[in-house]
Amino acid sequence: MRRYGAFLIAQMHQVSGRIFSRMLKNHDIETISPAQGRILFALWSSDDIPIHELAEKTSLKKTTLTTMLDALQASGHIIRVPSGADRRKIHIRLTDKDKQLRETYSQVSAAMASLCYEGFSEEEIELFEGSLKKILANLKRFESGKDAPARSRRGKTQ
Amino acid sequence: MRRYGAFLIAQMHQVSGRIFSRMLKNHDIETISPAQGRILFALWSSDDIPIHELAEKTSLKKTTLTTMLDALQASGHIIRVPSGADRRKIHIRLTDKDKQLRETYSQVSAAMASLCYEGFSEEEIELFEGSLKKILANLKRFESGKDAPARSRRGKTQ
DNA sequence: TCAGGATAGTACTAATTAGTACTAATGATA
DNA sequence: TATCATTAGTACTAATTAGTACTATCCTGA
Repeated sequence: MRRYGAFLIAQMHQVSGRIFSRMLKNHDIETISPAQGRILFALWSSDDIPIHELAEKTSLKKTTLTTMLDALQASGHIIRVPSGADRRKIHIRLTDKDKQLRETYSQVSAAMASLCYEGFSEEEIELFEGSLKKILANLKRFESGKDAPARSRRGKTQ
Repeated sequence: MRRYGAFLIAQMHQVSGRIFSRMLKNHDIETISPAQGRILFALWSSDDIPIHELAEKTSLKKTTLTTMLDALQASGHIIRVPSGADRRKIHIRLTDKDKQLRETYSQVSAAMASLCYEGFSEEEIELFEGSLKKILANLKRFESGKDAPARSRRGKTQ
């Protein structure tokens, strides 16, 4: 039985990224790209967190985030705040700047969603997103734990 | 009702890409990356096609393919053949080189699939992949036709 | 208390992807 | 049949992402 999962997902990611990017432009959001949007989106639900935690939430590697956060900081959307307790840690904090952004971004997200789910019943959507979450959990568990059968179990983060 | 679809899909793409890439390495496929693999995968089901058709099948833009095909040609996996009929067209044709590759690649794909779908019933998988295809179709229809309500309808390809 | 390992973050490089702008060839129509 | 839009493909640039290698800090146990 041949499965196409990863192949289809890669395609969806590409196409939806292109569309989303164009939609943002049409809403005069020139400053934010889809990739940056995803990072802000994660911050909107839990602000003021260290980078490695943001990496966990976005499934991006911390090296990726360093670059992206540089850009978001330069455009004034976030600031880096040293965490008093642990001097290695730096907290990422949203600024006032994206208060307006947030509203528009939600609208575009909603438009994206209704485009994706055209012809779906509520139930189908629930099922589908449930499966997505399950798969993502499978993948993350594998990646972090390496799903090692019994050996070592040191849980290397990177 | 808030939907997470695109956010989840982006994450899946990232994580699965990292895992897939590592799996390929573990199977001593150093020459082929996941992205190149997806292109070859598309060719395996329909060889000897022009670039714009390959773009359709992979959901990649033709500019992307130009670059990727350069690499695949350099490593000897494909050749570019002028299409006699229309002198603008160039057909992409597989070489003998990936006869062996194909076997290993299928194994890795299968491993990926069973990892993704761990804990799924056959029925759930069918449903899920069905939904994926439906969403992808929605997105592609929108992107190519621009889903324009009634106006012009010129169907710009790019 | 201090030595070794783990953790937080960054710099640098490379791969993947798309957009803009181009050339060459084809087709449609006036 | 001359013109003009369309189509096929490419060059160049820029954004996103991750890997490797590094520094600084923290924690643990001998």
